[in-house]
Amino acid sequence: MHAFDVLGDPVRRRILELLADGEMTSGSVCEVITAEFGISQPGVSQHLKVLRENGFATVRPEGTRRLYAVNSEPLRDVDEWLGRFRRFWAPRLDALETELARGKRERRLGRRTGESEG
Amino acid sequence: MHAFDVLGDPVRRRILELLADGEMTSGSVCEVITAEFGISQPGVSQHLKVLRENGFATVRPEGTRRLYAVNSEPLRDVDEWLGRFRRFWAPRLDALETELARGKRERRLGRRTGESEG
DNA sequence: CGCTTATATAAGCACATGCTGATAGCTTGC
DNA sequence: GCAAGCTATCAGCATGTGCTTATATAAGCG
Repeated sequence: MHAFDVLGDPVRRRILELLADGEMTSGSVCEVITAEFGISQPGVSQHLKVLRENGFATVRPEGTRRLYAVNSEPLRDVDEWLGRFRRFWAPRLDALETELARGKRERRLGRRTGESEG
Repeated sequence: MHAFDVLGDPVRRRILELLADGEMTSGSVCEVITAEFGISQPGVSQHLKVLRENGFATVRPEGTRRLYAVNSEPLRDVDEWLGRFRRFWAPRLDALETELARGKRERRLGRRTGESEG
């Protein structure tokens, strides 16, 4: 499943928004989503599965709960794809942003050497 | 149809990539897409329709041809949604980018006063 | 072990989406 | 007007995706 297909679903986008503020249990996500979208617990769980299996979220068990967190790599890929079009709305900043992107990419690759993740 | 749904289709993403290099006729787009994806002319035309109706592309008739071009507004919206997550892969540049985004937004709103679109 | 809570999976149904072949609508040129 | 070329639309079919209910798995607790 392509990154854009994953983001194509409003429920999954909302879940990512929630996770952007920090780790959440499946149950907490479920509370919000069932309230906002009126879908069932299995429905939410299936969306979490899609996010997991496509690398948008990571899980960490804690007792009987499961803590979900954002994994940003696929989002970064989407951002890079968008980069091709960024000049349409930021023509003057194009050069600067190219530089920023280059810096990002270098840090991203260099990160494996032991820097901490924000 | 939400912007992310539009971008969820690989054919539509490819068409946007083509249009990013400049205006193209429906026929030229069709040539590339049918070659790369093996779908028919009506199939391509339907994708162009989706891009049109959701504001990702504009059309300009020229004789019997139709010239398509990128319209970046929906892409910009996608970019802004992604902004929420950008701190995950660019923590240090967060503040700077927030500034850049603010500047962009102001120019974007001010553009209606008569500036040209890139 | 049996009960409860938290979460995931399974089976089945409904609907949306994308594809194709056929065809319609314009525009140009004779 | 008629034929040809380019593009769009239509009708119908197939497949994928998301939802629901029911159930399985796993941990905590008595």
